[in-house]
Order: sequence, then structure tokens, then C-alpha cells
Amino acid sequence: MTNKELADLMYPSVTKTISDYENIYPERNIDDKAVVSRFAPSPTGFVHMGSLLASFVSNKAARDTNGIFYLRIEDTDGKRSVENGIEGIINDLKAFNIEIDEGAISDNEEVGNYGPYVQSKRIDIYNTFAKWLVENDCAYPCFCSEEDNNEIRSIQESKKDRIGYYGKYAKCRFLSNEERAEKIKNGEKFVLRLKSTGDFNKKVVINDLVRGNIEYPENDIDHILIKSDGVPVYHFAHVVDDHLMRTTHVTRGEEWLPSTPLHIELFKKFGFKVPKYCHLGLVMKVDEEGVRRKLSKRKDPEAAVSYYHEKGIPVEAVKLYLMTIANSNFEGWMDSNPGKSIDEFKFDFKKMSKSGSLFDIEKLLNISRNYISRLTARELYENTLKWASEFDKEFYEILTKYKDYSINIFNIEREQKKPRKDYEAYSSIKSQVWYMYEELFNDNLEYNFDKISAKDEIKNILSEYIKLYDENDDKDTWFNKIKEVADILGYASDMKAYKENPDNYKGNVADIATVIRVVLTTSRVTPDLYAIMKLLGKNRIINRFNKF
RNA sequence: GGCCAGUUGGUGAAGCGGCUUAACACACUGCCCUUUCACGGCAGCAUUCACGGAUUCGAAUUCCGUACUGGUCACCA
Repeated sequence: MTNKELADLMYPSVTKTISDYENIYPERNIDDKAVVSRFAPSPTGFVHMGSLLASFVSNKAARDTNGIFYLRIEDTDGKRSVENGIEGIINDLKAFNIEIDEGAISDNEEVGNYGPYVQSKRIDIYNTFAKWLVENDCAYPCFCSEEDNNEIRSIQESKKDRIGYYGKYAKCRFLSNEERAEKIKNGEKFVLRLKSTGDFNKKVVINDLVRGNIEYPENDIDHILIKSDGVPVYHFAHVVDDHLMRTTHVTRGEEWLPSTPLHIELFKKFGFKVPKYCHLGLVMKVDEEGVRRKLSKRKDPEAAVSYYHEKGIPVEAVKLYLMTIANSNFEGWMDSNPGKSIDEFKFDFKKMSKSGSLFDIEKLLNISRNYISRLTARELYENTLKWASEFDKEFYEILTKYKDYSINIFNIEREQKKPRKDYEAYSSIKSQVWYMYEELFNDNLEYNFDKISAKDEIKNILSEYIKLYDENDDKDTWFNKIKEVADILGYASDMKAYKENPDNYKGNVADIATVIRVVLTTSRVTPDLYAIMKLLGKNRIINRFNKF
């Protein structure tokens, strides 16, 4: 019995040939240097920080070269799929402005000429390629059960042999086509296995854009290509899809490095060009026990990109952070190109770190803080309002009710060359401006006084001060009045004099200012007091003085 | 256990054989500026690049070995 006859028996429904598909999906008509890259997640519903980095990087590489970036959904494992999982991923990408040229755009729609972009809809294609492999003696049906495989494994373990279905252990490889046909006709379940011609003692070189040349032993394992349910495994789908979709750059996590020799063998068997590989280091974190490990979807809330939305960290800040992890020269580039957009930065795979980088939330927050500080008061108001509408209803209502007032608050020491940097995320703003709103400045206030904390003395200072306060004062006059209070009550109004002889005074102007600040806001850390008092107005100031 | 990769300060990292008495950024500490809070400025923070050997006039940078960390070895991706 010929291979052709066996192939027909195994895949009776196949009507097309590989060359039919080559015609349907021709070489892309784009520049030689243009990168065709993709993001290929399982539809689990949300994007992991590591995948976001991968998609960000491959998107950037495509953009930089006027290439194509597409989204392919790898749903060959039903267990990993989640209802509306595709939409979840698309929304996450959208939120980060990662634009897709082709691929799935919702749970059941897609755009582009190289589809379907959902693997479960490509079974006919896979079968065609599978059939070709059988015909050309590159693959065979395997009838081994789970028990058979376990047995092989335990023999290998006891002999200290390499684990796997290969060489003499590949039982079904030695069946005749007649035997195979008979089993199939009897309705026996089978998987399709690669008939590997690799030699473990020979080396294959992976030319990785991130890591350079890596040598691996050739693959000699007869890997499963198509499962008994007729659905391909990742390895097979990767080779078929990335060839047919004319991918030039495969960007994926380094966990795929060990199976790359298998992928190369498959590409070569088909006579396809091997794409360029870019294996990225994993994104790590240090957990409570001080152990460095991969950022985990289950254990680490910050692994999910939705976490950054809830926190109110601007998308742009996250992108900036990702770029600093991706290419460490990015920060320097930013400094020497102030005001330029991240889009103008030229990304380079070769500058990526080979080792997994630790996810540094402090650094992210710092970037976010800087980013927010450069927004105008109005932009900050709009962004915060948008965030609050989703995550803090109370604050949303207040912001809506006091729009202009809120913008004035946000404008304190903003829109200047060196603005304040006190908001690290939209979610942290409320806790830093709450005292400006009467609705929030009510009972159970906790005052955080510093040096002066005796109630009588504070009352004293307040009553002296309120006699002098005039809300029409300019900043100098305003300050001089605080000095005046200092003098009256035995505090130093001149800092230099105070520093020379601190013992001559009860304290200094700074202490007086702190008292006023804390009574008005409960906090020792606030923006410019003068501006705050202007916004509060004299009536509320008096109320708060009395309330204390 | 086999195979592969990685290992520079608290963190992200630059470094590609002499320009490195190891850049830059974050964090931290101190000082200065200052009415407060910030911002900013300055200074400090690895005599040393996991360890051991080798090559070299010279090594964080090349080679070998060891250790550690991570990945992988599924009809998961």
C-alpha cells in the first residue's frame, strides 16, 4: 500500500493541495525589510503582562518598518478557551493602543486576506498539510494509548534513556501501511506523528534576533502533530499558520526555545522558509519569600493588564515603561529627545535583554508620576473623571459637581516648567485632594500635626492668624502675615536667625505654616498652602478653624 | 535526570579586550535652596562584574569548569 493511499484513507475529506493554499495566500506585496509579526494568544479573556510586552514589541517592530501586525487566536485547546475570550483580549490591546492590521476583531468577526485567523476554523488547512506529510513519508498515524506511552516512559526512566517517542521507542513508526490501514478501518483512534529524521547528536542552529545563534541538538522526537480529535497541536499550527500568513518575525516567550528545533524541522520538511525568531525573556517578580519567579496570572494581580486600569495608571505610562524594559536605551533617547513621541523611537530586537527582567512597579509608578505631572489641569481632570466614572462613583459625582473648582485644584503648581509630581495614578488623587471638598471633609478627622501639637497653642496661633488674614492678599503679603504671627507668639520669622539660635525661639515660621496647613487639610503634605487657601475661601477657612 | 539559556549595586540596566578608579535611570541617605509641601541642585550608595582556573602586556568583556537561577522534556499553549 502506498503512502498516497494511506493518506487518502486518513484524510478523505481533503480536496485541496498545499499549492492551492500557496495561491490563496500569496507572498505579501511589501517591502523586503517590512516586518510581518503577530500576537497569538489563547482566548483566555485577558492579557498577561508578559504577553502585552511581546505584543507591544512585535507591533512596534511592524510599525517601524511599515509592516503588518496581526492577531491570531490559538484556540486549539478547548480547556483554555473562555467565553468571550477573544473580545477580552481585543479590548486589552485596544486599551493600550496596540493596533491590529489583520485578524480577529471580535468574537466572530475578522479582517484581512490571510484568514481565518482563528485556529479552530482552519482544520481543513491543517488536514491538507498533514496529508501531504503522510504522502511524503514525513508523518504517520500512531495508535498508542496513554498506557502505551506511560510504559515507554517508564522503560526509558529505568534505563536512564532520554524521554520521548523516538527511534526504536516509536513503536507505530514500524507498522506497515497495511497494518495502519486495517487499524483505521477498524475505527481505531489515531494521532498523527512526525516521522523525524533529525539526529540528536547533530546540532541545529537557531538564529535568534534577541540571543544570537543558539545551538541545540536536532529534534529526533516523533512529536504529535494532530491530536486524536483531529485538532493540531501548537507546533504544527505554528508552522502552517506562520508560513501561510507570511510571518517574518515570530516573537514569543523564551519558554518556546526548546521546541524550536522541532519547528525548524517541520519548516524544512515542507520546504518553507524559516521565520526569524525573537525569544523574549520572561517577566519576573520577587515574591514574599524573596524568590524570583515568573509573573503569574493566578498569584499576581499586577500580571493582568486590567490591574493598571483599575489603578488608574495612564496607558501611555505603561507603554513608556514597557519600552524601557524592551530597549534599555529608550530612557536615554527620551532624555535627549524631549517632547518626541514613543512612535519616533526606533526599536531594536538586538537591544533586548536576554534574561528575564524583574517587573518593577516602583519604576512604573515613577514614570506614571512624571507623565501625569506633564498633563494640563484640564487633561488631568478629564482623565481622572473618566477613571472615576468606572472605579470611584463618589469621586466621579464630586468631580462632576465641582468641575471648574476641581480643575483649579489640579492646576496648583501645574502647567509650569517644573510641575509638581504628586500623583502617581488617577486612583491616588482622591486621597490627596479630598480635603478640598466639604462632602469629604467631615467628621472623624485625623490631624497629623508635627512639632506643635498642643491644642491650646494651636488655638492660639489660629486666633492670632485669623485676625490678620485677608483673602485678597497677594502671596508676599500673605506670607508676611504668617511671619507676623510668628513674631507675636515668640517664633522665629527669619529662618536664618532661627538656625543660628534655635533655643531663642519656640519654633519658626515653618511650624506656624504647618499648623495652619494641618488644621485646614489634616495633612502635612499638600500643595502650596497659599493656593489652597485661595480656593477654600475665607468662610471655609474660618469654619475649619472653628471645627478644630 | 537530559537539553538550553541566563548570572554586573536594593531594582531596571550600560558595557562587545585598553577611553571603566563600571554610564544612566528608579529607590534610598545626606546636604543645599526654600514660608510649608513639593520641585530642583549637589553629594553618597558595586575597589568590583556568581565562583575557580586559563588565554593575554592587559578581561566585566574570550575560553574551560563549577555553582546558582530560569525554561523545557504533554494528545497545554
